[in-house]
Amino acid sequence: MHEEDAGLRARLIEVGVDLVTREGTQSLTLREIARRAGVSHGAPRRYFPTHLELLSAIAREGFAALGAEVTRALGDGRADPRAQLTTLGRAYLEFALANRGMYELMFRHDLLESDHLGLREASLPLFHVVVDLLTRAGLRSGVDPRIAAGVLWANAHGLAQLWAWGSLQLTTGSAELEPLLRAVLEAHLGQEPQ
Amino acid sequence: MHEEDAGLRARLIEVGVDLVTREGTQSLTLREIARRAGVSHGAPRRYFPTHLELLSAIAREGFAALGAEVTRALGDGRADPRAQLTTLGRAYLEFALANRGMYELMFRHDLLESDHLGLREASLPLFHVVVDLLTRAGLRSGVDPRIAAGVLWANAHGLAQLWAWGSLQLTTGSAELEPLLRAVLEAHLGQEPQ
DNA sequence: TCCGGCATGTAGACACTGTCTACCAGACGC
DNA sequence: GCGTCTGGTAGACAGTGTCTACATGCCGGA
Repeated sequence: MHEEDAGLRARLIEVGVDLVTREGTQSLTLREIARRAGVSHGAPRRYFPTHLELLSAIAREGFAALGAEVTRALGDGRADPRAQLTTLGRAYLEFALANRGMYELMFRHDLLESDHLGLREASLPLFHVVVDLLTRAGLRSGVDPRIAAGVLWANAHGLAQLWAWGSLQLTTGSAELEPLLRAVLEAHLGQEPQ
Repeated sequence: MHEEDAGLRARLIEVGVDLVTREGTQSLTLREIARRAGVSHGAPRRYFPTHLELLSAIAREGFAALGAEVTRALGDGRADPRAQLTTLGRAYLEFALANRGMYELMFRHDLLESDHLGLREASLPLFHVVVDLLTRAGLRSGVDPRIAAGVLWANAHGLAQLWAWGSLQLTTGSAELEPLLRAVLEAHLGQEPQ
């Protein structure tokens, strides 16, 4: 009742987002998306010349959703930077683990037209937020905040990936994410005052 | 002149390792491996019932190579723990970046028989080395060394991945890996004394 | 020496994929 | 009414992983 005639291009993306969140990247074949959209397998070609471009459009939707989720979690941004970084990290990891298929797609650069469509740049605004929060939270002198933000982002990314795979659960023995998240933030921000 | 008659099973793995390091995971099709091994596309089935199992065997070779590289770098292990962790981190990242295809394969769990063949466990010995070095390097009291090791590993893993993709180069603006590596170690081990 | 089994690889079918090309129905301006 | 163009269909093609039927050669026992 809501995707009536929204244009095939939009419906293909919508179907793809639904499919990847529900069944994972394996099901994201061109023909399967076309089938679920109720069109022939050649139809998507009018809007997406290649399979990769359709997947890139779906992934871009994922980056948008992640950005929305993070800004929603950050709220008005009046909390102190350290608390905001905690919220941001939690929101990031929760998104990755709640939408594993989509998160995997977003970083499967072999499935995406990474260079041509500026998909890597899709995570830039989020990155700038981290840089800003880190500088306001205070860094040791002589530390480039972009380096620190990159390392922190890499830590969250690796954590999400290893956790989704079950490796961390295997090695640390813990079944909870919270202590890991706390350890990440303490490592990069120094120990909590108080 | 050296892989004469080494048994098809071994040769398939060898060809696969060569192929993935030279051309990446995309070229690791069952039929291509068989072609390069000089056999028909049905032959591998005698030794690997499914494509995933062949890929898993190739990935296991990668874990072995990574382990060998790391232990070689660590040497006799007489340096202090912090220096050893630095060498370990450097060796890990250098391996990941020198063998991108293989490293990607090792963590593409959708291509591997992750549960059935204990492939996740292949990284366990390396993980235990990190736990040991971290405890000897000294941690703040109340910190589970396994948690700390997991977080550190996640950081290295995420760094390798984002760097291989070019995202970090894009965000941090730097074209060198060294400051990132130093930042990682300083974050997790505290600032260098002296 | 022959012979039955067994291991090992071949060849072809099947369903599936992404891409490409020829076609076709319908709307729209003139 | 007619040409044109947009948006979708249908089928071909090469490639993939899996499965099955078949050939071939080797080895142990009579």
